[in-house]
This record gives sequence, C-alpha cells and structure tokens, in this order.
Amino acid sequence: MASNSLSFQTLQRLPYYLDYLREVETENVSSTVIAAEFGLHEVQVRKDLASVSKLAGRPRKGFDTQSLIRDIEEILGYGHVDEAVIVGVGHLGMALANYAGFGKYGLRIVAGFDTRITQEESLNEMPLYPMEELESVISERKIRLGIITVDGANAQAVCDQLVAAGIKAVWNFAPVILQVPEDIIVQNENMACALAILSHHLRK
Amino acid sequence: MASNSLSFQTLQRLPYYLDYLREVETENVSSTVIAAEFGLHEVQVRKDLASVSKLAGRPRKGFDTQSLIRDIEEILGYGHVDEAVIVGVGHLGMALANYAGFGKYGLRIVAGFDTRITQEESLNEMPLYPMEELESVISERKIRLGIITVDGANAQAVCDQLVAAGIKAVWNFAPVILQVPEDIIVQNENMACALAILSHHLRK
DNA sequence: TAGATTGTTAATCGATTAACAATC
DNA sequence: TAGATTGTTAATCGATTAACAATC
Repeated sequence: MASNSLSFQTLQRLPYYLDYLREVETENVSSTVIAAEFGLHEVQVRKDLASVSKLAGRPRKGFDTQSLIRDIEEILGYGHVDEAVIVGVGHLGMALANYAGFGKYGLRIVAGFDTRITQEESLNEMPLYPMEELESVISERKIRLGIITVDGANAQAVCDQLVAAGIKAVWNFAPVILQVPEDIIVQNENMACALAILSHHLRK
Repeated sequence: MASNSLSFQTLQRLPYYLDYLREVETENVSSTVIAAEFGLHEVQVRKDLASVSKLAGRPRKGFDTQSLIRDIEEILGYGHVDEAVIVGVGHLGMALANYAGFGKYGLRIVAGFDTRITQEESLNEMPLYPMEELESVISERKIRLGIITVDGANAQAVCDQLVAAGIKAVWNFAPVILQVPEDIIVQNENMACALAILSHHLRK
C-alpha cells in the first residue's frame, strides 16, 4: 500500500517493471513472475510493488496489472510532461536532443543552448539559443530541469546559471561533481564511472 | 595499503579523485582536502585512498600525489588501452563513437556494427561493418568489451551474439535487463532510471 | 483443504560514519 | 610538545534477504 517515501534503488527499478507490465497481457501479475523475469529476489519485488501500489496485492492472484501500471506511471510522472533545457549542443547533447524515446518517459527537451550559437536557430524543430538567453527562457517557460552536456571545465558555471534561473533538478553528463544548494537535486551520468567498473573487471 | 577488493562505490569515486589529483600541483594531498573538494566525508575518502594506494599515507602530510595518481591509473586501467566494439550506430552510438574523451579513460572503440550497414564503410576513421561480421571481428581482434546502443527489443539478441563471440564485459544503453552468464559483467546506463529519480523529485 | 501469494517482522549484508589511538 | 592526519575498530544506516503467519 503506497507509502510516502521510496528508496533510490526502488525508483530505479520501477521503469523496468513498467515496461514489463505494459507488455504482459494478463489481468494480474505476481511479484514472483516479475522477479523471475528480471533475475531479482522475489521479496525485493514484492516490497517495491507494495510501496507503490494503491491497491493491495491479492494472495493467490498478485497485483492488478492495469492499476499497477497507472500507479507506477503516476510516481514516475509519465503522462505529465516535464520540460527541460539542454546546455551544450555537441555530439552528446545532440544525441539526447534527438532521442525520440524521452517522450515515452514524460520528458520534452524544449530548448538548447551553446556558446557557439550566436543567434537563434533550430535543430529538428528544437530552438537553439545563445547562452545569454538562458535565464529568460527558463524563467519565462518555468522550466525546472536542466541537462548539462558541456565539458567538465564549464559545467559548474553552467550549473550556477541554471540554478540562478530557477531550475530545480540537474541532469549532469560532465565528469565533475557539481556543488548546488540543498533543495536542488543532481543526477550524475558519468561515463568515466561506468568505465571504471568495466575496466577494473576486465583487468582481473 | 592496497587491498585486493574494491567496492563498487569506491571504484566509481576513483575517476573523480584522479581528475583532482592531476590538477593539483602540491607534492602531497590529504583526504581532508579531497573530501572538502567533493563534499564527501573525510573518512570515506581516507578509506578509499587507503584501499588503492601502495604507499601508505603519512600523518601530517597526506599521500604522495604522483604515486597516488599512478596507483589509481593502474586500477582504472588508464594507460593500458581497452578495445571495444559498439553495436547500433544510431544517434547515441555515434555520439559515443565520436566522443574523444574516452581515449583519456583508456578506451578505444575500434569498430561499429549495425543492421543498416550492408558493406564495410567508415565513420570518422572507425570502420563500420554489417552484423554478420560481428563474431569474426571480435574474435580476431580479441575484443573484450561490447557496447550496446540498439533499441530495447534487440538488445538481448545482440548481447547473446557478443557473448558468443567472446566478449567479457557489456556496457548496455538499452532500457532492458540483460541475461548473461555469470562470468560476464554488465554495466547498465539506462536513461529511464535516471529520469525516474529526477521526475520523482520534481513531482514533490 | 492445499497451495500460491501476500505483507510483516527479524536477520544479514555492505557501505558510511563515529570514535580513537598512533605517528610524524 | 601540539596539531594535523593517518589507519583501525566499533556503531549506524539503508537495502536486501530470510522466516513466517495471514489470506483467498
């Protein structure tokens, strides 16, 4: 029965469950089946589901598939679209901006910014602005999520500008740890961290 | 004093420490200073460093900067270059293939594969092959790391092919959990998981 | 009733943090 | 010597797993 706080780990598993629930065609789904599908521990899945579902699961049957889908979608904020801006329109920034899949996850990147842009232009229907426009675009459109795809040396400065403009969450692809006020959340996507684990494994 | 096993968490922090150590110009560096730089707990950093450094830290002074850099580089396998192939040369695949920064981390992407490729061609000096060539390229060049940037529906099949060809580690950007033999390591880079955390935070 | 599945309470595990003695 | 910093041992914390009673 939906509790009020979810662990980081649980939140990260929800998108997987959701994908599976959308595919499955049965009326009910049990923790046992989902756990087997993903190679997770049954009790872990049961706890995850219990903490997000409004409708309790039923012994012998499991959870109601449709209701569970709605509950997870609500928690992940799919359906409700979040608007984001992206700063740094190099290879990675473009890949993200072009990535059609985000729509499915309730994310829309509505504008790009880059120091190399001198006047408004557009990339696949997404407007690109010079850095000077950052604050006005964010505050006018009340955008709350900023994606940083500039290089490490410039990431903190960009982050400060985003925060000053009123952003509430930052998705950081630069290989640095950003310093932000307490109420701002930062999600780091650092390729070097992932590589560290892979390389170390290969070296053994 | 370098122990034999490192936690996942420690490994992920090492690239940050390394960046900082390379920048700093002093002969010695203390855990205290690094902790302050990154907003981490002092003891956590000290434990991390103790577990990777061959030379013990010295009271009052800290660790020898150069020696620490070498130790971390060795553990992360920088210097020694890992070769990788990438399967799926769409936007994301190209962004990764073009990303110059990987060289710095000891990674070289030596070939790309895609179902849309029908005969060998090249992208910025990197050869692209049809899927049929996957096994022969990997086994001939003894490549041990495979990067998956195909869509979710095809990721497991690609993964199976990579494993069959002899890959030891998989870096997976598709939003699915891959099933692999026990001795293969998979590192997931799932944008939906990151977004789950950000969205949930914004929703509160 | 028997059996599958739920939810809960307790045990385990790994990582972080606290406390403190050792050292230069 | 005093003080900064180390390394180590114990306490805490969060997440996972085990054990088990409740239910349809």
